Amino acid sequence: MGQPTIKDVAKLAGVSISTVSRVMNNSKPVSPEARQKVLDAIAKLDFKPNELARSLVMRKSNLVGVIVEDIGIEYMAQLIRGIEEIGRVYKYDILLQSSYGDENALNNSIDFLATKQVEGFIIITQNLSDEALLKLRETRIPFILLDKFHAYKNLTTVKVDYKKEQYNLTKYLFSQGNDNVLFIGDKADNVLNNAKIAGYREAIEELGKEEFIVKIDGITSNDGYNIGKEAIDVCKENGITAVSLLNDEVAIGFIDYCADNGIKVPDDISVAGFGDSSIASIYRPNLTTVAIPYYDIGAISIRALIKRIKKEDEILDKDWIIDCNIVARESSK
Amino acid sequence: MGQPTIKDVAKLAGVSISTVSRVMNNSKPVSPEARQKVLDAIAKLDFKPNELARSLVMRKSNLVGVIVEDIGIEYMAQLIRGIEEIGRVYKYDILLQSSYGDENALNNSIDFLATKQVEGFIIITQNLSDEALLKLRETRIPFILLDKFHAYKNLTTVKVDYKKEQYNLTKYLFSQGNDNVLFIGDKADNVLNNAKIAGYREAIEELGKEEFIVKIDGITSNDGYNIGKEAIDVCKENGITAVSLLNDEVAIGFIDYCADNGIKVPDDISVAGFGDSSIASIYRPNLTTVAIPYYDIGAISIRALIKRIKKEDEILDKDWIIDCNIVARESSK
DNA sequence: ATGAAAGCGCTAACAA
DNA sequence: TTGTTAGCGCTTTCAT
Repeated sequence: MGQPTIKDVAKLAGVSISTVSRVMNNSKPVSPEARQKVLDAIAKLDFKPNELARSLVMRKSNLVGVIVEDIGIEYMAQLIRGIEEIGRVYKYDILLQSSYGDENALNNSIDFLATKQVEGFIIITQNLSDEALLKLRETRIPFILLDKFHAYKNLTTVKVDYKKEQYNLTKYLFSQGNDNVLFIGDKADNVLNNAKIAGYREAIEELGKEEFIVKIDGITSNDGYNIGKEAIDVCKENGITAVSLLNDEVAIGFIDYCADNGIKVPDDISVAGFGDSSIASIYRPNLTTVAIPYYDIGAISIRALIKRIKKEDEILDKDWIIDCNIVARESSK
Repeated sequence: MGQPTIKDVAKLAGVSISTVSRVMNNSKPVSPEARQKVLDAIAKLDFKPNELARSLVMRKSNLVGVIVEDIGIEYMAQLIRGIEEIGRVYKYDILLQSSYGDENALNNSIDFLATKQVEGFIIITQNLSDEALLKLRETRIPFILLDKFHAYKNLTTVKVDYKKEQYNLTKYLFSQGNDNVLFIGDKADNVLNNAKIAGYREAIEELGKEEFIVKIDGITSNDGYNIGKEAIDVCKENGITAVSLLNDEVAIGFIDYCADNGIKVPDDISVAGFGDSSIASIYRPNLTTVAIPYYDIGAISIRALIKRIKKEDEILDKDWIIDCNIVARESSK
């Protein structure tokens, strides 16, 4: 004998299994005496309903599949926190899979999770191929895409308006008294980067300032260090006193370059990152940056997904745009 | 009509559902013709077996429950990576829950996951109460505990021998030419901290050196900064040239204090952390530390758990001790 | 080699 | 208010 089943409870309580089921689910009236007998039997046997069986008959697994590119990436972990915590409120549990950027692994995960009868997917990835998107659609299981670069049409999602955030950040830097602001963006032609450049440009144009953009070929702190010379040269030639970089890691590399070359941050030059990764508040100088509320994005995503599962998804007929906050710290003034 | 079922396949292929099942599982011989018809039907319908139904009848969910204190904590995310990736090799999927250190949430998670018929648990937490342990045992579901501080008897696990690692690190610092090494430990009386102190002491005694220990009341970088004065005073008075701190964050705070007070790391003093968190390799100076192979711990844990599930667990009659590596970087010489 | 039938643990008509 | 019964989608005897 393994775990006690509803039959064992029924036998011990001297009622039928339907009555036990009714007590458990409060689905139909049960006489107080019968209810008490059932409750006693449940307690005595320490009975726990088998959710697998329940899911099977109710055609409802209360499971959502979360496929994450790499849980080791800080912001993805933050997203999962929000998903998990809010999902639980709605009695949904998370089935977690990682794809490590491998298209094949992603496809397998989708299939696998579909066989587990997940009611929805949340896909957390830097980028998603059209093929994968197609595959996802074929399952006919609702999904939410949380990637950084996607620009698909007809696909509602929860996201950050990077253009607006970069616009705000740029204006903030000017408002601090900087006469010129350099933006260091990505050489890659992706939606994320283009949005930030557009936001920077909008602020520049609005203020009637001159545009200075340097493009970098990578997004690590090393890349930030390596762009240092070129960026500093541009700054010196043009009286630039503030540099806004595409992310925190690159910004930190850039600050390192400055430190190695006698340039004081923020005294000689103000520096801003983007993202508010954990290192931004530990590094010295602490980094001025834009805090992306990943937890909230995760939370809203799972709520939206569940609404969609329940077919109440008028609410997600448009994208959710999440506002970020500028976090002013030591690296800028 | 929702998803196609085995019945639909059987009908289309003109065979019984038993035959379809046999083809899918290769459980019994099937004639080549029948097999082909079934395969064709499966392909045509894009049929995917319902794992819920399968789990129910086979009494095997292929699910392990992972309860993590907080997925936002870097090392926990690393553990999950290992668990997830290796679990998948064995066809196990992860049902993820977070407890956020709340005993009640933990209990609920255990119950909840049990109803989902998980075959095993992996509990990742800083510390686990005796009550929770009892609760876990009552489920009669195999589990592995991955906490930092536990010292339960009769509980095999996968862990780091902190005493040995601190011993090795201390000896390493001496081998680099340091005459005296200060250890900065935790005021708290916990297994983890006591083990590190014991390791430090063993090295000290073995080398016939003098013991210097400063205790700190917290484990953040701020705490490391705040202990700076006291630690530096001890160093100056006793000709200490190397400081080994309980973790990377504290070490970085301490280095900050040094930087603010004209003490050069590593020229004036060598500093070592513990853990090899991501910041250790980004911070300047890069931090010498002990790399704990969390991914491997996760990987070995899930393997051990699966063996135990399959009752092949002679292999885990004792603890698994995972070796760490000293990562020598710029902060020490 | 194949199909009919029982049953995994549960819910939900349907009767009574 | 209650019990009986028929499934949910699948695996696995047991016959044939």
